[in-house]
Amino acid sequence: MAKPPSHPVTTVELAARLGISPSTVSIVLRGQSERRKISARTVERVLQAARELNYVPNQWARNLRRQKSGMIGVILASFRWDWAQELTTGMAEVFESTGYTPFVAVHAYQPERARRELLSCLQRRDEAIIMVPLPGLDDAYERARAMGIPIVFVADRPSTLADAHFVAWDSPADIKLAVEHLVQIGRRRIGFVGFDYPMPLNAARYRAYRSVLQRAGLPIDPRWVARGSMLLSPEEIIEKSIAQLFQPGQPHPDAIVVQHDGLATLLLDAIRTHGIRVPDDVALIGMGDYPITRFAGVSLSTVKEPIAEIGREAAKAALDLLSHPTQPPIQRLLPCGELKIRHTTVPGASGA
Amino acid sequence: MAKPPSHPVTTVELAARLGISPSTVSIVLRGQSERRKISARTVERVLQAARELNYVPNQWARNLRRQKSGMIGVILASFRWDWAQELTTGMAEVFESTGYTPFVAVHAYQPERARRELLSCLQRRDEAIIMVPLPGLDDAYERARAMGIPIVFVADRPSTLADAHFVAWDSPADIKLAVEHLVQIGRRRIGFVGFDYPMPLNAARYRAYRSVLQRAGLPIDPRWVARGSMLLSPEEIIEKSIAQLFQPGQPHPDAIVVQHDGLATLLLDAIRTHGIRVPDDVALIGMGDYPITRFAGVSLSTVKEPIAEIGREAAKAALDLLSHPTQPPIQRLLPCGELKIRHTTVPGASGA
DNA sequence: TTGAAAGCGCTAACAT
DNA sequence: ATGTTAGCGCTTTCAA
Repeated sequence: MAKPPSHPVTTVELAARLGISPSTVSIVLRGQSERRKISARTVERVLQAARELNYVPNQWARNLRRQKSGMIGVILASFRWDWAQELTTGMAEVFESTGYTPFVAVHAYQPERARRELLSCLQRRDEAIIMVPLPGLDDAYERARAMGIPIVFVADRPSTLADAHFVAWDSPADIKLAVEHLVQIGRRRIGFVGFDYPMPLNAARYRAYRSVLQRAGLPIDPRWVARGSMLLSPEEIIEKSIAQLFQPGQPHPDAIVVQHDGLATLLLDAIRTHGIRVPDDVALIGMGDYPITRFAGVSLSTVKEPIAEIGREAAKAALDLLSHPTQPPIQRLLPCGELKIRHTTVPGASGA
Repeated sequence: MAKPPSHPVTTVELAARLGISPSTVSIVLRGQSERRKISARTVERVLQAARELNYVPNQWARNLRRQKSGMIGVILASFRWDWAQELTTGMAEVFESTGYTPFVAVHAYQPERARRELLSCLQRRDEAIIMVPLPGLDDAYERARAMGIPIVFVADRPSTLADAHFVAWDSPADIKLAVEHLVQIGRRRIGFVGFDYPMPLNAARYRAYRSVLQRAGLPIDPRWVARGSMLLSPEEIIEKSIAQLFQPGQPHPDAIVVQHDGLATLLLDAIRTHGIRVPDDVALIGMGDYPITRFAGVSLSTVKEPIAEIGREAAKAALDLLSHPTQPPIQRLLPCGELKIRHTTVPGASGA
């Protein structure tokens, strides 16, 4: 067992040991020996020594000198419900061949934490940032902009920045599919459960829900709309929603659209626990088509969110902004349009 | 809207602008002004200028100079099934107050990717690494050791390193609980579905499974044991397992223990799709108590894995190794002992 | 109470 | 085909 040396080997040490200059070592170690015509013998000696002494290049020094980090900061909301899994898989496909490395962190819906993570990205001089926005971080966004570090927002975008770059699912269009499905299966008291925060897509989703009801001539009862603060945990939101939507002695909704499948599965579970039958008493439709929804025991109706594609497109947008820093805002709203009818709305549904 | 400057502001520029020396600026910006007795006026001017010019310290330069990064590399298998969510939440609790930042990446069970991520940690001079081990990476582990960067393995440990640091759940002890439960509810043809890879805990789990059967005088039929390569996707493993365990015309197991709840939920779903009743035809018990198992529609019996605690303890171990680099191996096997009896083994179970 | 100077490890322009 | 040199941005003595 080799005993750990006091410190990792440097190019200077390698050079000294071989009696050559550090630059030659640097050239060889970066694979430039061909272009710079380093003799085969020297190349061999350098590689040999590097292997023997376990040389590992120092990224800080390299970044400092080259004035670029090759890192892309990625700040997500959480690792729950496999959303991060699908998104990062999509991103990885794009980044793989580019030499850029994503650096993933989560803000857990806490503004302070998000601000801290964002600052970390800036301090590390990440070349671009991909993030799930949170309200109240305008100062932090502004700092990034002032440093010339582009931010690509995913899932939604800050309502305060009209020219923000973003890649998101056109969920307002697809929530229409969801609500129309509920109307079509004969539901008339259609409720809404979700988050309440001031961002364009979130607002648009709620508007879309209302507009479908309006056009269908169905009532929009505030008692059937439960929108909780993002600062609450999903569990808390569900608890409050249940308390509000199913007040004893009050007519409860006969169908509910839920902001995303994570919430929807929690709601489904809570509803069943309360002895309310799904879909007999109340039909349930989520959004996202998260993996969990497909399980036979869950079989949650939903609309598909192209998560991996959002990841790919966000990654592409980031790369694009790196090669063309000054360009009009990249604002992509990905359509999807895949309604997944399962047991929580139609008992016998195939669930594809 | 401020136009982005060509490059971020440096301490030298700040100093030049204020007509003072960079060292004074540095002292103030690191909050050392008290100790170093910088005049209140100077302090104020520096902070003011930093704010105005949007100064953000350059982490590379700082790290390079101080010879420490404050970063802990974390390499997990994937972001699926909320395992990463719980683990990183546990770690964050410990790291929060320390100034260390975890840097999360995943290897997706691909040795090449794991090697690459590990090398990234070394190049970044992460001060410690916490990782889910993968077989065949001994060379990479050795490089870390040679550089004096401690690795804390989680979930299992490389069988080749007797003195590796690790924090894991004592799953072999708890798989006994699972199998004994199956025996107790009268099952006699108890199968096993999991991964096949050469690591101590994985081997011990399988041995524990066998030993319970042996002691109960039950048969151990190789046709009922399906252990797939880690290189296969969970979906592939399940597909192969089903094909093997439920061969037409052959007696199939009447109960199955599954390596972890992610696999188990997939298996549960596949089994139901094949028209096999759970638990009537076959009982199912997983391991981990992942969030998904608790849903009414899934209600998977399982044994609890203290994931957040593994995260906390691994983080503590890493910090411990940073303050006391030379010490006997930290090898923690966390007991848990919580059997969760739900519907996939006992139809009426409460499922707590 | 502040400044000058050196240097962390690496790279790239410019010499030879 | 290889070496010299300067410097990326910051921190830390040491000196004033």
